[in-house]
Amino acid sequence: MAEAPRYDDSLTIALLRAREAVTSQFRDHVAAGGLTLTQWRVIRALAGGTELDTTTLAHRCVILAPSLTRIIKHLEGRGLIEKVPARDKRQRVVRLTADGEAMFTEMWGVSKAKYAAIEAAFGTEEIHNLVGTLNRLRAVLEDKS
Amino acid sequence: MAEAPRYDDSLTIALLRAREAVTSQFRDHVAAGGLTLTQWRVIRALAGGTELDTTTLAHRCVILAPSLTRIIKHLEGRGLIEKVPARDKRQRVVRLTADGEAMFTEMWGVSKAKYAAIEAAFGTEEIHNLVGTLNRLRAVLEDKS
DNA sequence: CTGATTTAATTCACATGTTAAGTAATTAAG
DNA sequence: CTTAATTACTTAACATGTGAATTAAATCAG
Repeated sequence: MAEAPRYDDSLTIALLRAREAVTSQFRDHVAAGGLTLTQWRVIRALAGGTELDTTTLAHRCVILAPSLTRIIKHLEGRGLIEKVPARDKRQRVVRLTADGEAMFTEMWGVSKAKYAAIEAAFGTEEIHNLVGTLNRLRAVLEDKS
Repeated sequence: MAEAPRYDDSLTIALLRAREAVTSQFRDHVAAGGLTLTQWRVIRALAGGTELDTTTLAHRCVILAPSLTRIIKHLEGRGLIEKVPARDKRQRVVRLTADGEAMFTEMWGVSKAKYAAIEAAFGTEEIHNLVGTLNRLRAVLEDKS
């Protein structure tokens, strides 16, 4: 009779729950702007005039290529991002439109405040340490592969 | 000109990446058994003769109800889980079939070993502390709501 | 006991995650 | 220069995430 450990002690479940707890702090605000959290990560990565190709953007936002293809199509249709001609014609380089920048600016203030509230509730230092730990864990596992 | 912090410093991104790094250690193994990671969480939650209703199961596995409905249908179709008559006829109570228990037992050994490898690579104590921190973070945020 | 409310699941619609296969452009080999 | 190999992205197919609406059963108010 195999015994699984209690689920609350599982790293994968703890990561899943913690992520849900954090992202849910932002979901309603972002949804009020007509965006999903995933779309918001893309907007945010491009904010400030940044031009990025799909591969880099996918990596920074932690979105798989097929998802990003759909998201770009969607956001382009809404007029929030636009293509930029690239030397390498295989690449799709995009940036925010003026509307996209406006959307970011409008939402970023509240988003920043919500992040600050999380830091206030849990501790700025603790958050910083947690992020460091998570990144170290990731580095260790990626080396292991 | 609004300035977003570097993405590597973002808690949400760190959680996303760390979770991906951890779950990717298990994905291939679970896939070899014809299961997704989400389906595996359900199997695991029911292992050892546990009978659970959909709501409890959804909460333990961190799966939303609509997803769980589909997964139960799928796993039931594969003969891995079965319904159990419940007093409250609104509830759907399920448990593993003999095949389901066998599937769990067959996969659990390797799964456990992979988890042990993660502990060995990052440190058992550090993993334990990390899980504790993640659960505290979650508790703080859920109170804040 | 009857109707209103609440609860447990399901269904629907759309967005994203995930893998595999396909397409077009670039680079490398000969 | 020409073809094979690589690269960047897209498409396809299916599983899951997510919120809203629906259905059925249990509970509650009167």
